[in-house]
Amino acid sequence: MDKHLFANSILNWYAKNKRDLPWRHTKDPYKIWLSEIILQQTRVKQGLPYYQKFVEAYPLVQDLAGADEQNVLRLWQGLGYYSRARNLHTAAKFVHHERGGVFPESYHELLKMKGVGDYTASAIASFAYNEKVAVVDGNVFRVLARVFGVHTDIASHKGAKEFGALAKSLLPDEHTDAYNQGIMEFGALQCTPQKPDCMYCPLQTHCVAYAEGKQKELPVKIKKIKVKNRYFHYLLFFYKNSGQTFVAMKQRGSKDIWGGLYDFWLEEQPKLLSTIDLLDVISLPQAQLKKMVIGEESVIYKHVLTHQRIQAKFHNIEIKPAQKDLPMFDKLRFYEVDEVAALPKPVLIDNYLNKDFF
DNA sequence: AAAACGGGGTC
DNA sequence: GACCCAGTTTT
Repeated sequence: MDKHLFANSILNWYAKNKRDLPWRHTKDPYKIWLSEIILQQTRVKQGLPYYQKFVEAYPLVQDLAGADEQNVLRLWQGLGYYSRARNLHTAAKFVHHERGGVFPESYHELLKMKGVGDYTASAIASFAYNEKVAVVDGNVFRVLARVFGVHTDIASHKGAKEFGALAKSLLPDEHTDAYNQGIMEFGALQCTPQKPDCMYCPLQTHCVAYAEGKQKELPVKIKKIKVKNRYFHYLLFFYKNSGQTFVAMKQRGSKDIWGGLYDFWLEEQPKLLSTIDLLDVISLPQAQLKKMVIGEESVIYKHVLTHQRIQAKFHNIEIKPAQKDLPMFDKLRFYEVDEVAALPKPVLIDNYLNKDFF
């Protein structure tokens, strides 16, 4: 299929069908970067409110650079892949402190920002600076695989190289920014993963997948996700003092899920345990435990992630105010209820707090 | 080259 | 339940 015909079809389709999205009304590389990071592995509908919140809270890259990580993560809460938020903050500080607030202005410079990979660098370079680079995201993989009948696994390095080269070869000489936006939008709205709208597709007569009835087979994506079952037992140590309630929480490390977010005392076990069995298995100072009031266990919370199926039980354990300084609480801090609300927390934790605890 | 990393929408 | 989303980083 002719290169110019393909690009013109995309451009014409895009002019007629594009959605009105806020980041399409700006050339500010900072805002475009914000939108791109938010939209990684995230649907527009889910990311849109977060984009609004971030632009409002941090209108300039300097504002984001000067923010506390905790506030950045709190604003990101619920979006998932929290390393994106931490990297976003790191990159903002990089731009502010190492580059004097001057945003990177080319594909290669953009690539130096934490959290900015090949796709995102291309997208910002194209949309903000009109650099002649091709974007290859999940939509582009799909559109190219179908229209040109490419069966290479898109999850492989070979696939990345092949599709990257194909995308580059198709790039028009003019309006590459609109073209890049267009091919992604085309994938998102017309050439959808399931039930693509081939009946009214401008590329129908040129599409290999349509001709061969292989829309469902393409793109080829060989992936083996093995889902891990995990069993979380959360202990919510709390005390009351002069009408206020304080809860013990800790910040999670960056090795596991929910890096940087706050949760409670966590006992992970190979299976779900009753309260009795749990207290038997874990190494809590029995003498201290006897002075505490172990509440009833919660219902089982099921939390499904892409690679994990978590089942969680929560136990409220009321302690005396004086016990908060016990060595066993070294790794935790007691937060007043209003402070807890301001902490970034996994959705699972937030759900529990809102439904069962308060 | 493969694994890890969230949460929500759709069929 | 399976798929997948404007992917990147770590192992």
